[in-house]
Amino acid sequence: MEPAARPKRERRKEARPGELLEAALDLFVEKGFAATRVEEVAAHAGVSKGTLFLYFPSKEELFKAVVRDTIGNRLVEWNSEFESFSGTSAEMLRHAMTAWWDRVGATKASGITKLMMSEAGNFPEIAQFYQQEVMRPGRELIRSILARGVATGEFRPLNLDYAVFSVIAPMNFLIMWKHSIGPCAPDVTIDPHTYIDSQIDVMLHGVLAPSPSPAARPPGPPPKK
Amino acid sequence: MEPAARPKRERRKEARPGELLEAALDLFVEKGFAATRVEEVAAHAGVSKGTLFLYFPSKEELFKAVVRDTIGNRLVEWNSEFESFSGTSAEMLRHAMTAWWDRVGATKASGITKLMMSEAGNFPEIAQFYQQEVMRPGRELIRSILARGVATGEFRPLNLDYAVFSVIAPMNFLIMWKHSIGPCAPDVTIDPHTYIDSQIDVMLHGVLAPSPSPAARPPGPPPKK
Amino acid sequence: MEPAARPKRERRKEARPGELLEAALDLFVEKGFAATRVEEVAAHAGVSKGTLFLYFPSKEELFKAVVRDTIGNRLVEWNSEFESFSGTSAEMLRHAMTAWWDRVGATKASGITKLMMSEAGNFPEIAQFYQQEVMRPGRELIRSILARGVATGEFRPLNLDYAVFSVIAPMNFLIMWKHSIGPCAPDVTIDPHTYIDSQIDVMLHGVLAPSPSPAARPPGPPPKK
Amino acid sequence: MEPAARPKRERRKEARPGELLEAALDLFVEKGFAATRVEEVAAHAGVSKGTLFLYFPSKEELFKAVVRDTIGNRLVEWNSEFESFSGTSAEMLRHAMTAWWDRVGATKASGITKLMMSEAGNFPEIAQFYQQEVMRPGRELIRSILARGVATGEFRPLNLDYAVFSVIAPMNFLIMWKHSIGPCAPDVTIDPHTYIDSQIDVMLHGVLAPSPSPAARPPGPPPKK
DNA sequence: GATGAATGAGTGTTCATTCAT
DNA sequence: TATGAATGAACACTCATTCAT
Repeated sequence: MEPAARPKRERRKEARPGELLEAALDLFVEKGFAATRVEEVAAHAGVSKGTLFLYFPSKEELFKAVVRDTIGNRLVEWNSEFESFSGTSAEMLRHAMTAWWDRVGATKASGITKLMMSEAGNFPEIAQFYQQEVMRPGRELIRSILARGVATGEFRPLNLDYAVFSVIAPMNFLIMWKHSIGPCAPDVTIDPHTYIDSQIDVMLHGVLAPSPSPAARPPGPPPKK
Repeated sequence: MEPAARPKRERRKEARPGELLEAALDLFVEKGFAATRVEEVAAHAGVSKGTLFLYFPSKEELFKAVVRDTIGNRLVEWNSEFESFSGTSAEMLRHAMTAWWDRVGATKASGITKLMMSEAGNFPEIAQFYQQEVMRPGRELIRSILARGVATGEFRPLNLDYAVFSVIAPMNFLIMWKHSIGPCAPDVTIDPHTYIDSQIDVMLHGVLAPSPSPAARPPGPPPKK
Repeated sequence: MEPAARPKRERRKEARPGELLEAALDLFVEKGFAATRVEEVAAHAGVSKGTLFLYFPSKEELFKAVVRDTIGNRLVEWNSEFESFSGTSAEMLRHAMTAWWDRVGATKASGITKLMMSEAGNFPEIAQFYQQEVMRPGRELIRSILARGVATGEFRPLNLDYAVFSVIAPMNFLIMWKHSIGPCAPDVTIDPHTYIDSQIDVMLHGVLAPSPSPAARPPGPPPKK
Repeated sequence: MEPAARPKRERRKEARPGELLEAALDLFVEKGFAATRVEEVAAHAGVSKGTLFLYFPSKEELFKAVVRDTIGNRLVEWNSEFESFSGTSAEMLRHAMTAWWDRVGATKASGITKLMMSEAGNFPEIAQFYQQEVMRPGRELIRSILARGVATGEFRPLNLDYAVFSVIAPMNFLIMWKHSIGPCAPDVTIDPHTYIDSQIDVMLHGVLAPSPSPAARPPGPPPKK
């Protein structure tokens, strides 16, 4: 519960901003920007309120720093990893989703997504930054995988502008589940990897049964015309 | 200055709570619970701050009332509509998604979803209420449609516990897009019906091209050209 | 000591700003802008801290309002009073000084002068406003009286640009005495009217004894040359 | 960035307190006690915040030290200078005023006067100290000059308790002008020596024109033209 | 009922002061 | 001795809530 007790008046200049950012991320994600008190952030980082303002000039700048810091250093060599990928596009898709989950979704960094969903209206400029730095690269990576599959004939022709969301939406939902409603739904448990497997399975093969004969028809009146 | 100024918005007495709830929904969705001031809610409803407290004992109760009121009256005859549905399960799925969008997603009521995503941590009991009143029925409706399809052989066997999210996640994302990040992404436009069509299409048929030979393409570099 | 007790939650919208301005003037004069707490101002006006911010958006605006309000309504018909003055210019001078003392110097309004002396550096724009609204008119009134005296031959020729300060400086000092050091000098008491009489007397007649014979010389070696 | 950066201001150790006092005087005069931050004082003196507290136990003590230090060493041989003065009392007066201006008024030390005017209410004991150490000796010097003039018949009989202020008030005003409102009055320029000359001139000779007839001009409208 | 002036607990931010280095 | 990171009491300002009208 209590953050690890530390000796008073410890000098840890280098470590402080990181600790504060981490604490702020946790609390902003959990309670939202407005409902988080800076004193609480400071306490979680093991420092006093005044110390926070030594490193961040205001609560709002702290928020921006949290976003920038969390997403800033993760999206560098993301695309390059896939340029040299050898394997089917289906495998690329599965790899992209599972790897993203393991590296981002399962970590605290995923809280940023929840944060942006919650606070975009209050921080439009940060939301736009998030768009450009996170969503756009993600969308383009997915799109390039899908385009590769279509080009090789592995995938059927797709409206890529929209098909990308067949990958993005499930991952987004998984994160929102984790950070928002999931903890409040004791009757439903989502295992992330099972979830991802299921989503990929459906995305790849669809839910329709392979129709050897045109006879497969549901009960009830046949479709008109 | 102006003689005999009339109050800006003349209201029927009966309508007050409803207008307050509507205004509160708008503002809570846009700015979050904590960042919304009750005075603003009152102003949007055309009444004074004091009047709001005549109808709702506190800001928190107002929030709860917003959630309860908005979701309360929509889920009554939802399931019954599908019990008498005649048509393929694929059609049911499409109908469920488009109808839900038109009746809920495209309306202000969809803001509740965004609200719950943002505020679940601060209102766990309301989040649980939302779970039970909105998400569980929705999940069960989807599940029943999928189960019907599987039972008739129209759909292949599925892990229904997870397959439901292939429907829920895209709709959830569409709402979050609409209420959060969408307005901050001027370079991307999502047309809801095209989006839904694309999601259904992928969900039904998958992205894999129909394979002329039943052998799955082997791993390895895709064919050149 | 305590401000007159008033019933709680009294509604006195019209009276509040004036009461607050009066309290603020007192405290700003006594302690300076920075050392005065807004809560103290509110308490002296018999209201709570929040009420102050109902009428003034910030402490700084309260300060400006104090200055504007205190000097705004006093300098209107000042000059006109002297245009129709019949009497010697010496009498005008005496009247100007004593009247100003009775109407301004002896009242709380004189605190504004002390305030501006103390805070001019922190509120340059207000200081300039004070210059233009208070000091310049005062200087011009004095100058016009002196000019009249010179024109009629009652006064000898003077460098009016500087002679005005023979009137202004003593009055300024009297105010500073009253508001600053006077209360801390228990061994010196200045009676304002005696003080003004003395200042006028010296200013009119000088301190030199009328020299009937050129013999009046002080002891000691006579001046060289 | 810059290799081997030297501290900006290399200081002799001995000089520290003096530099702090000097910096403090400047800033206290400019902004007032409360609005001056100790860190700023330290920075102006080229040392760190902590160092200031090595020499002065608190901001308040720093203030007192500034006052004591600035006025402490100036009033020693002031009176003695005049005891051996040979010349008219008018010359003594002129000399006292101009010398005081050149030695004190025109220097930073004059800021103390402005400081005391502003802060007397917050530091009554210091104000009393200032009274006793600065104002009283000054008053007594002036008084002794005037008394000498009266005794020799050079000056006419005067109420010395008040006549002293005919010297003090103009000098006080000149200082307040210099440190407060003067910089905010771009349309008025006061040349100190011209100002002092004018004040002395008026003080000695008065403003009344020498009357050809010994009869005082009667009250009533001044002669036309 | 309806209003909006008044309240005061709560929060972001500052800054004199301390103290480990 | 000198530093400047850390502290926390203090203060400006906000806003949900109350209540006299």
